[in-house]
Amino acid sequence: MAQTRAPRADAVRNRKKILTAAGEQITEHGPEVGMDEIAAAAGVAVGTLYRHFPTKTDLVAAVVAAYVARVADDAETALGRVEAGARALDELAAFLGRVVEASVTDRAVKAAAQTLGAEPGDRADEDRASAAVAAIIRAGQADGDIHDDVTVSDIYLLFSTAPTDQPPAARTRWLALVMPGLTTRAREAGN
Amino acid sequence: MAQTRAPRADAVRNRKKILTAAGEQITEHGPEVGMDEIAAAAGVAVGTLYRHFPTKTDLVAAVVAAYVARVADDAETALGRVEAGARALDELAAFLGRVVEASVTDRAVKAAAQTLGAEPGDRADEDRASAAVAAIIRAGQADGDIHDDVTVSDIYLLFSTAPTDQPPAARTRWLALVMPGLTTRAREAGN
DNA sequence: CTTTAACGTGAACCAGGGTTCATGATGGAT
DNA sequence: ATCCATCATGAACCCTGGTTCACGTTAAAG
Repeated sequence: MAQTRAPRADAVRNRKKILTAAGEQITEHGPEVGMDEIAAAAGVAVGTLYRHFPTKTDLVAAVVAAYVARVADDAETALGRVEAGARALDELAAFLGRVVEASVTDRAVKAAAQTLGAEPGDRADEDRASAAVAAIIRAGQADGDIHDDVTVSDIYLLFSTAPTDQPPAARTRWLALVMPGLTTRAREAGN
Repeated sequence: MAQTRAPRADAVRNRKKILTAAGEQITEHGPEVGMDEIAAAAGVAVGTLYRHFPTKTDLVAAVVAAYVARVADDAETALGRVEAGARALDELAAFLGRVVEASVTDRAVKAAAQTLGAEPGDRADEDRASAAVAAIIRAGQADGDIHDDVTVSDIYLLFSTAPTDQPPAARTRWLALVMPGLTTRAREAGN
């Protein structure tokens, strides 16, 4: 196959700036930010956006992919702690808490992706995340902390609905309300 | 004040048709349905939409208001049953189940409302619903079935995020996962 | 240093969809 | 039966926002 020349240094730099700016802008002003605004935030012209991403959908998809990769890393790290002896239920709760927090930075992006019909270009990261979460769940079930019928799709189901447009206190509360559905014991009164 | 003449019969008829069609269309094809399509579904011209609702936002707001009114009625009926001796927790669960079901017919509308910044024209219905739900919760707490710190805003928090884009089985599962957060006892294994 | 392919620029283009308005139809009061 | 205010119609308008493209720039190979 033909040797394609290595990409120019400034192109790489711009691509990063665009991805970052797109994430921030979409998070801040919702999915309906104009390409113009994203370009401005990245300190770049509109045309440059289109050089790197043929379509707005593709740009959003790329942003989502980056987010999914981060989540996958997080999940695998959490799994590592479990394997090192940490309590699975605690790790799961902490992980989910982080997801909810991060999803504030994310919900809008996801919504945009859905609206635009963007497909995750990289299924691999999704699988990584699923595998890690599944392992944590199994560990928790072995401990007798997590309900036996809980699956990864339950997690997805629950957290695809995290209230990202709510203030932090509400998000915390939400997590506290949702967790008992996963565990074998009812929640404590004060929690 | 000046006596405004009573509205014409066909105007009333059309207003109803529009409201119905708008609800259906938005539910079916998402919030981004064109005014043209709504008009077509209602068997009416676009201009007629604008005679009754000065703006798309207003139309959506009206649809939302109608939905809220229905929910309020439902909540009050449920409260009635509780006062007649029904178990509060059961009524709450059933009510929430209905809300989730109905929200399939609604989520899109709500999203549209949010997107367009539509304000609920009628706060009264919202208050009716809140009051009824609050009363049911109190009854359930008196029974010892519902956790003491549960409030109406918890219900909102949880159900403003119901997974409406999921298949029925998933919605049922979701409800089962969420309910334990409200009750004093962990869920049964088989449920 | 020269050359060139990759890259950046931004004004202009275009489609989709909300909104308007001049015109014609109609319900209801006299 | 007549009249008119209310209502319905839908083609045209306009604005927003994604997308393109002809031209100027620049990083890197030789």
